[in-house]
Amino acid sequence: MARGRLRLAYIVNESKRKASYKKRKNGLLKKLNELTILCGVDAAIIMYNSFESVPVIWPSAREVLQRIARFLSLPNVEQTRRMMSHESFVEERIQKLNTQLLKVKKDNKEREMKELMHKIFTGERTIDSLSFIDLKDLGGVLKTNLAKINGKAEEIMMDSSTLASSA
Amino acid sequence: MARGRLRLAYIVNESKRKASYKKRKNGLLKKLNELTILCGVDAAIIMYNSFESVPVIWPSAREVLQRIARFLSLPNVEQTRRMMSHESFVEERIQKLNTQLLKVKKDNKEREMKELMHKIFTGERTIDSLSFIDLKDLGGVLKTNLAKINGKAEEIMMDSSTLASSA
DNA sequence: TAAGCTATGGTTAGGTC
DNA sequence: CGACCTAACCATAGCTT
Repeated sequence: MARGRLRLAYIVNESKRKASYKKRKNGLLKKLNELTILCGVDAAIIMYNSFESVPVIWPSAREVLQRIARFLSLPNVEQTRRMMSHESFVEERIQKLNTQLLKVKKDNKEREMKELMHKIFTGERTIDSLSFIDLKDLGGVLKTNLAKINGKAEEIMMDSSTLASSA
Repeated sequence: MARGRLRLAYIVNESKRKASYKKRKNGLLKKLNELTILCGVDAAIIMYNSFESVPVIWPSAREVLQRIARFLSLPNVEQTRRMMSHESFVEERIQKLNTQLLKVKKDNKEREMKELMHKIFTGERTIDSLSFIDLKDLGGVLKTNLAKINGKAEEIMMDSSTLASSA
């Protein structure tokens, strides 16, 4: 994350991977600790890795086992129903990223259209030179802005009538 | 954590606690996902909370159970020996914070002493006005600086002798 | 190898709608 | 609520020592 964006892929260089692991393990346990304290959450984590012969178990094996037992005591169907699988987690992330992407694209389009409008006002471009798609998008932007302006106007009208009636 | 430092204590306000939980749960799972990919770590997490009827299980119940089974197959003594308990985690954190605290205190003392030295040079204070403790600390700072100066001097000597021999 | 620094990017509390 | 924003805080990759 620092100095250049994170590239989410296996770190091949062993010493770098180990260094990253140590830092991130600490960070993760810190965050987990914060979460349990701040939000009253019961949590348990196990981490196996090739660097430490000791698997990291948190908060303690006894408590972890208790939580597992609690889960295992549920009927099998419930176990399946009740869990957030890795797959659904990944799907959720993808969904979230797609939403972000859409938003960025929409923002870009809007910026583009504003620029176009500006050029038309300054005479740098004429409406005749626009493609059908651009015209449609531009129409959308104008419509949105008009709605905003109308909304604002109504607000002002309301304000002045309130003032008038209270006076 | 934003807008005001994190106060590590149970969030009493329910809606705030829930909001914090949702954000932090996402952040934690994202970090755990990153860790497993970046460092090739096998990890599993379970989180029970009062907001969701569904406990969060990651990456998937089957894999979590496999990892648990792997742990349970160890002899009892090994289970205890091999885990990083909550207590040792907390101790480690306290140790780390203490180290940081010591460093900050040391930095502060050093800054204070430098200021004192400056005042003595400018005549704003005299050596006679110092307490025994301050004199001792000031002596320490002077000694450290002297060592640095000597080190630097030696370096320069080495450099010039190298130059001389190579010329 | 490990410990410490710091520029950067990521996370999130509190706010708005 | 829940989705979104943004100021502040935090985590950490690449470095140096």
